[in-house]
Amino acid sequence: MKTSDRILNAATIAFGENGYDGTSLDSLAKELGIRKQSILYHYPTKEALLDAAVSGAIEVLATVLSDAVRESEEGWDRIEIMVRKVFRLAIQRPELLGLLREVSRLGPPTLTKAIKGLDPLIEGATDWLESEMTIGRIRESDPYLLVISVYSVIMGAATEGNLLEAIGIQQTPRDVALRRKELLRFLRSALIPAVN
Amino acid sequence: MKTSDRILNAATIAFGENGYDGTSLDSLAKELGIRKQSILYHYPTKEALLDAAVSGAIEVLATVLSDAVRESEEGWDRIEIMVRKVFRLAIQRPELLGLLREVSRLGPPTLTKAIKGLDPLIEGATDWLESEMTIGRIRESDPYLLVISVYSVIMGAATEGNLLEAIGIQQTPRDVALRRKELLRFLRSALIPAVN
DNA sequence: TCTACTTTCTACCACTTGGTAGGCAATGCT
DNA sequence: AGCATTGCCTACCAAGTGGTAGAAAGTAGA
Repeated sequence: MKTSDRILNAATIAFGENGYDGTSLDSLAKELGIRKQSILYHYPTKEALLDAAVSGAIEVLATVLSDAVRESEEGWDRIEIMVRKVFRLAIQRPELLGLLREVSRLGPPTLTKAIKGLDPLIEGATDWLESEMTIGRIRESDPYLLVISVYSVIMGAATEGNLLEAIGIQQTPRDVALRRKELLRFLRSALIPAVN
Repeated sequence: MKTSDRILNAATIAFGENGYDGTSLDSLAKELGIRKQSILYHYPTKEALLDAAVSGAIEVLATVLSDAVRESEEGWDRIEIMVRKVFRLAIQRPELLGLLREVSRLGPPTLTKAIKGLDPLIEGATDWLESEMTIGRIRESDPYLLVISVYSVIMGAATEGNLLEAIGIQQTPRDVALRRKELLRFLRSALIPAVN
């Protein structure tokens, strides 16, 4: 793999798990078996490296979500597939969602740029929810706020691995599947209108 | 106010907003108009200061929640009062929830200690949910996982202030109230069995 | 007033931080 | 071959890190 890509991967993991301030270029370099100056050759500053990592994470997330949209039917089915795919992402590459959470804590200017990449996703989701609501397949409510709520639940469920572990909740694939199922039930009863 | 308390307050805010690694004892001291060595007199290490801040935050949260339990009726009413109180806390002292989130990212050993303080709350909530489920006031599901889900939603809604601001969602009291209302509706339809 | 204690300070230290300057080998183009 | 470019390196630096040692200043009781 190209050195610049190896750096980007390691940085994404490190930033996502230890935070931006908790990650030093030296430790990153040591992990990669290179010198810090080689990192600074490919990415002129630490912040540039962060920006690149964030862009990459958003791109992956966007791909996963648009895949979900393409492969899914309308209505609840689509939400279910999305949740499954995001969970799979959270298991296979937890650092990506961790990084996005870190960015939201860091605030501007990184967050501002990140939002620019995320905005189309949010807008798409909002529009879709709105249309589903008018059809009546999804319970009426403010779609904007709904997106945020659903985002919080998924993000929380997907990134609170440390917390769950500390509480004593197992993290085997089977347990994760159970949590996902529970989350889906939770979302489903919140979103689907009662059948009268 | 006693100096040690002033330090603790400032530290809680700083750790919650900028993270543990993003906060230096020097900057903290400067903010307080004292020298770093005065901080280290009251709290022998930076980690000791973090522990104290976390204990404090958990204590406040525990008080708020147990107040909610005392003031509330059973059933949905209790959940609603809890959410309202946690939201008020999130508005008045956002650093507290921010700090708890930071702790869950830092992992052991701080997280382990934090959980010890949080555990009774979780257990109490789980037991209560279980009994409500058997009565039929709350939809049947795994109470443990449900607590985690609800925790994620509230935590997300309460701490994603930066994110919402960046997206362009207003943060006036009225808007926050709207979000809270939406969240309650979300929770309500997820938790309350359909009236047949 | 003397003494003991608490609190805050100055001075310092070893170490780490992100970043600069410039060398040196490999690569590919003319 | 000559030459520019790419990629990684050593050497270095100013600023900042958490923490130690110990002096100075206040405070309270005898």
